[in-house]
Amino acid sequence: MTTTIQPRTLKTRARLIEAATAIVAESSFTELRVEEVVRRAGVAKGTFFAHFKDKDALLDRMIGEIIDQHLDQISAQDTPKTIDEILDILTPLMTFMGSERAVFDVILRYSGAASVEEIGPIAATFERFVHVLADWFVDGPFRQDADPATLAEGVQAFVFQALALNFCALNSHRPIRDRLHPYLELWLHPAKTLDPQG
Amino acid sequence: MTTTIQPRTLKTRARLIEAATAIVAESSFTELRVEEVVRRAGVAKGTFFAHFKDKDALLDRMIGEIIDQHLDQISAQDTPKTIDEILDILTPLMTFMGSERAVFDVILRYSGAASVEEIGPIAATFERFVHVLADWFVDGPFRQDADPATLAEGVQAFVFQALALNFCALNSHRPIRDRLHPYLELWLHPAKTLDPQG
DNA sequence: ACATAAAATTGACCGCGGTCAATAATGAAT
DNA sequence: ATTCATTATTGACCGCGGTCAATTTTATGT
Repeated sequence: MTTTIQPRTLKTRARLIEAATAIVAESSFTELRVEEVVRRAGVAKGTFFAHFKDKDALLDRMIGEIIDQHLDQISAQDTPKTIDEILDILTPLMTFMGSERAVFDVILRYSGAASVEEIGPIAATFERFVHVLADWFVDGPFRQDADPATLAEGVQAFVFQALALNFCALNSHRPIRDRLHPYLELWLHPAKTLDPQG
Repeated sequence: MTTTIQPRTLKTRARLIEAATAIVAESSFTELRVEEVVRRAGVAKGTFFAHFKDKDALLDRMIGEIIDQHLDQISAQDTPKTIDEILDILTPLMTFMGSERAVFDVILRYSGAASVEEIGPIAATFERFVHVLADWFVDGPFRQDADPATLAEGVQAFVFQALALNFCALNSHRPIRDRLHPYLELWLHPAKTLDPQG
């Protein structure tokens, strides 16, 4: 079973991704239509689905790549020493995640791996996200009574929570940053304001 | 502007909901089709959309009602004194939330209010959820250095996080309960394992 | 060069959510 | 009863994601 991949395959796939990227650049992920992608790429509709399981698989890949670039930026910076520095570093990524409802929906759905063998692009970036954050929490100025990876997963949960609330018209006037701050304070600095226990 | 509501309207809406409920009972939310709902209710397709903005509005209502019944059960019980008791009480609701991907998706999308005037059924239940939990945290055996409502919102974030991870084949063998426990321990009992600060 | 199997592409077709101009039913006024 | 404005219902139609049997292209062995 030698599954030979023809050069043609790679060319076609590149054209599809190129077309999709152009559409997103001109309009948005929300406006992306498979029919428009194949029209621009000059292929038939069926070809698209020979290259991607479904539309979401393309979005997974495109969005995963953008998140990965944000993580490059994030991990290139100095280790944050305060909650505010954490928020500063995370803001660009969060802004992207909250830029469109459609983007956030795809991220929510694919941020966990679908199966053992099949870890999608977005799922991979969130494994990386947890690694990067966990590194901050080892020997840092933050709480030391917990597994760094668990702390990182908690931060992820709060980021999602803050973004989800931001999509409500009721709350969207408030910056994500402000919404996230109190959670992280309580999560990462629990001792600061802790009462003596009876 | 006296918007008179005809009795006929209520009858038709009731028939639509009844038909939808029957379909879910026989199969699942995932299998629910608007065309099947209107077929059983004996009305035209357009009638459905005169009563519900879209398919999700029906799901919002149906799922919101189920969550509300769970909250009735939850608030009827004694105030939990330990993390394990919290997990016991929350398990039925979490089991429902994680019963189908389609259910969880709708909950995720509508757990925040869409606008000030227009709080949907699911959004209302999560306001109630936070209230119920906040009551547990006032004068309870849990941390007293934080706003009870903020603590409750944090629990909500961890519940969503635990459920999201549970939809990954990689992790689904592990009960949601076990996944949630370490988060709640660190979130609600931060002092228990806290190192003295230097 | 030619034959042949495997891989890639095609496009008509389907399912299903959602729209809307046309039509029918309803309740109130005369 | 008859008219009439308002409200509810209808169903043909559209958009768009996704399928699949048929066809074309490619790589390989002779």
